[in-house]
Amino acid sequence: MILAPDFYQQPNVVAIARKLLGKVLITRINGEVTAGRIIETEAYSYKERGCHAYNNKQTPRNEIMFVMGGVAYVYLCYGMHNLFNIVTNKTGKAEAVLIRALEPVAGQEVMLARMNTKKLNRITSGPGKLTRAFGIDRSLNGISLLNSKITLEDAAPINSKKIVATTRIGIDYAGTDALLPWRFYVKDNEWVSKW
DNA sequence: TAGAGGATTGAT
DNA sequence: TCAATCCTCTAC
Repeated sequence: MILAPDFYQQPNVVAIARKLLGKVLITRINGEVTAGRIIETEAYSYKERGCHAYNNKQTPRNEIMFVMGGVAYVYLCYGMHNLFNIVTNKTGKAEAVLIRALEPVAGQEVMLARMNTKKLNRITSGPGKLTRAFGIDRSLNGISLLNSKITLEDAAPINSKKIVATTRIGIDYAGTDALLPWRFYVKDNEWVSKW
């Protein structure tokens, strides 16, 4: 069952980031289907410095964060990696959840071809890698997650004992906001990013 | 319009 | 530890 719009439109992006663990992301790009369970997420809000939309700063790049929750925010990072976020909350409340790691469920051979490798090992363990494996790029920025190209399927929640909350990665410039425990991952799962 | 830097990754 | 690589934002 596809996650309903009201799931994304809740006001607490941190709670959504936690609930997204275990859900299944499905992409259908150029007729090729890939699917994966969400293993790792990070929450971002206009209220804190780690966010592109901090202090409600709106730019051409991040304007999609300001629309109604339930769409994709895809942007280029470090000149070479597409990062995939799920926009949450209501119009004007810029919040989003970065998807950092997936566990492949279907379409593994498509992923291997896209990654130009033969080993399934850790090919979706990281925000830049999973977008490549799933065929997500900036042309999908702003697309609805109810659209057939990208959808999210509901699934049983992860046991709360298996969920680890910790600090986000790569946002040292955010000062004390970098210390917020807004990164969530499934404990002991081999697909979590980094080592 | 120039310059700095980034929600990363993989090789050294 | 460091380079790859290019888009975005800020300041001039």
